[in-house]
Amino acid sequence: MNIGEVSGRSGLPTKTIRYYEDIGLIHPNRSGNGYRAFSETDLHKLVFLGRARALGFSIEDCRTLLALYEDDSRESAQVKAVAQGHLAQIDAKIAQLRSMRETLSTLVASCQGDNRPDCPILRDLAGAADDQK
Amino acid sequence: MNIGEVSGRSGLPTKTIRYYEDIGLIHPNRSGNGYRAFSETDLHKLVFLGRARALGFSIEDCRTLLALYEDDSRESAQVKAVAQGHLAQIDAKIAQLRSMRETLSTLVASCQGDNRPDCPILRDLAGAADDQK
DNA sequence: ATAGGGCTTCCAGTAACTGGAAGCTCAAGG
DNA sequence: CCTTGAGCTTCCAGTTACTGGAAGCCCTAT
Repeated sequence: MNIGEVSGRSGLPTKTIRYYEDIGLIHPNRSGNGYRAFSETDLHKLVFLGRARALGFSIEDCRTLLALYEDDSRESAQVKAVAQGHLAQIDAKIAQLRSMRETLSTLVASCQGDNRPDCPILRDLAGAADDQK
Repeated sequence: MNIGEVSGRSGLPTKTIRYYEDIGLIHPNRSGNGYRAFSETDLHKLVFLGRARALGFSIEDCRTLLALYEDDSRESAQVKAVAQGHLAQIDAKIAQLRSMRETLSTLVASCQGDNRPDCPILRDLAGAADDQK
């Protein structure tokens, strides 16, 4: 399989696939003409990577997960630990965004949004202390 | 004021302050010795930037907001539009994270996390199709 | 022979800093 | 007066995970 076909089947851009090879996530063979020659196994790994990335795992997490995937003597606890760590980070991120969202939506609601210069949003940014008026 | 004092008063690292000057967000004067000489106005701008960044606005949004802040003839509608745009992005991000969180927490819950190799998380990553068994 | 599309590599840029190196300035102590 | 150390300066590189673009080879069809 050439890179174009693998790209179509995995849903990953060719650029990304080459990048994954660069950083050592996959190791496709080469044909005589210098083209990458992907095996079904390579394709499966790319699909795996695509799914893991879609769930927000970092590349380094993906590297770990892929190694575990290929290690028949892995313990599922190792996989679970990685996933739980990532889940905790997602929760932290969500909490942070919710906090921002709350402040921001309050500010947006308090702004008239008309042609006058007075704006509670700017007032808040200029100094949280100046709450009122 | 030297950069150290401004850093302390604004809560921003000196590195960040220099970076903000590099990209043209602030324009502090220079003393005879080559040190940056910050005015109270510079400090206020930095506090403004720190708050805006804390709310997740991009640097480019910050640039826009700062310009509006300094423009006495601004219309609050302009500010509100920027804030609403950002709010929409935050909502999109939260939705994405929640979706990831849901999938991931289901997977984590289904994994025994023991010393055996069998793992539903890896099974899912390897191909969403292989749901059961 | 030539045109095109796919493949190759390599370089640069993205967002917003952060760390580190080399070197100048300033205030205090001996 | 000299030294020491903190604080300041600039510049370069690295971070994350790609993405775009340039220059050029390969293969197939006309």
